[in-house]
Amino acid sequence: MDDIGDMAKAGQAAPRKLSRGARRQQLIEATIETIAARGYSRTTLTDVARHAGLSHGLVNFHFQTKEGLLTETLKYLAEEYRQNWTAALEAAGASPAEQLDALLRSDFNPAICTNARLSAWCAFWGEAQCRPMYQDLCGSNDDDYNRTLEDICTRLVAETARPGDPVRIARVIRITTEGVWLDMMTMTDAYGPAEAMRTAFTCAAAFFPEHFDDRGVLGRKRL
Amino acid sequence: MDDIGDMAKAGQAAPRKLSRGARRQQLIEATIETIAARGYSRTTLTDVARHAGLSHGLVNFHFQTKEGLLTETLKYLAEEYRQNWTAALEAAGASPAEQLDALLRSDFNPAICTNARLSAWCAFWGEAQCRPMYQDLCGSNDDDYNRTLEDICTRLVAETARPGDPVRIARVIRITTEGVWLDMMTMTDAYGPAEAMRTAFTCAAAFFPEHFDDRGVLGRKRL
DNA sequence: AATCTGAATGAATGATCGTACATTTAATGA
DNA sequence: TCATTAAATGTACGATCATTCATTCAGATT
Repeated sequence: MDDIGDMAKAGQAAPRKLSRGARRQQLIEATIETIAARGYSRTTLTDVARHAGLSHGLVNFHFQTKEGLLTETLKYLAEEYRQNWTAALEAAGASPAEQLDALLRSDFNPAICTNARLSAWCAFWGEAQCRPMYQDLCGSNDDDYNRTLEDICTRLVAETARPGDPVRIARVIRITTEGVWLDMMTMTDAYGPAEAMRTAFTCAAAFFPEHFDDRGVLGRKRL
Repeated sequence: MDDIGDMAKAGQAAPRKLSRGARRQQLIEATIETIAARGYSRTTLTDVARHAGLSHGLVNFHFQTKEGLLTETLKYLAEEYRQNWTAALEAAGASPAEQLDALLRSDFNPAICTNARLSAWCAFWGEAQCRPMYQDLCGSNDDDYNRTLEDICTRLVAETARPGDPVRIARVIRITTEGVWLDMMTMTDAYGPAEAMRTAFTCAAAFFPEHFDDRGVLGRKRL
């Protein structure tokens, strides 16, 4: 990830001419904003270009077709999401409880979990059912994520005395996170990220009360 | 609801001329199928008309504009959903556990929970973030449903010794249902309605193990 | 039967939008 | 300084599609 997305840096104006990668990233960010603002079906290349402050011909120059731009945007979001949770997991401790805590927190990382990004995800989700390419890239099909979560749940279940199907538990936990995102988008009187995270932890605590309460993993400093 | 949706009744052909209500319903059903098959953004009036075996001019005759057709379709789905859960609730017993059981089962009623309908819901959801009209009609904003579910959870929590926030619990349960629907749509190797319902009950059992297991409410005949 | 009403058709229209491309502009290197 | 290369622009074209409307047609009314 060439992270050069700092063109609005105060002081000197953005360069008229930019490297291929930087311009692509700028256009992708503009696409996310446009989808969030106007919806997928009403997003036009002119809109995207206007958001980026560029001419609409440039979009085709960098992405050949509109479909190309949209696909690349979804790939960008998927990769970003993946980077986010893998990094969080690496930084976490060895115990499954700490790892689940880290994973859930990473899902509400303010860098990832912005209004525009959630809206865009939501829009792609809506289109995914009839587009195999989108379907593969949408969250529920991130095999690594699912396997990791199932593995953590398996280890957590083993630490409790009670029986429980780790696959179903992992599914409920994943789904709860996705659902809380949807709420933040579609509910008219939505709650904020703090309440969202508490809801996710409420779910984790229901399955693993020995390890969690609605603030996160037990036995940690609280803010 | 004038329920005249039986035009494909074998034997005599469908009447060339139909009452206003019946034709509208037929076109709405065709819209649901079209959205499911081609996605929201690629749905055209010609597609819809072709699905219904009618001319595309007729759509405007009955619904003035394309937006009108789509809005009416969403209203139709919302009303259908509402009818479904309220009927299920009325038929249920008085105890909160039986009522939650009935509510969850109604969400997977095969009449409501078809592939086409789930796809259509999903598509509207994706567009809802930037359309207040859609936003109001989408599931998470059904105040009656939310209040009912919260009320049931409050009574269930009262029956257990443990503490617990009924609002958050109700939210997790609602979200799990929605999430399972999404899975059935967007996952490449999706599971069926049976496993979906079990997942929903797994969630209910996590909060109310005295009342539920992953097959539903306890103390009932099983199939 | 004749008339009337409103449903249904499909060709014509006009607007929107993606794509192509000729032209302009900026940076790089000789 | 000039030449070369790549980025960026904006006009023009063509396709798609929602909408309109004159016309046709079926059923009801008299």
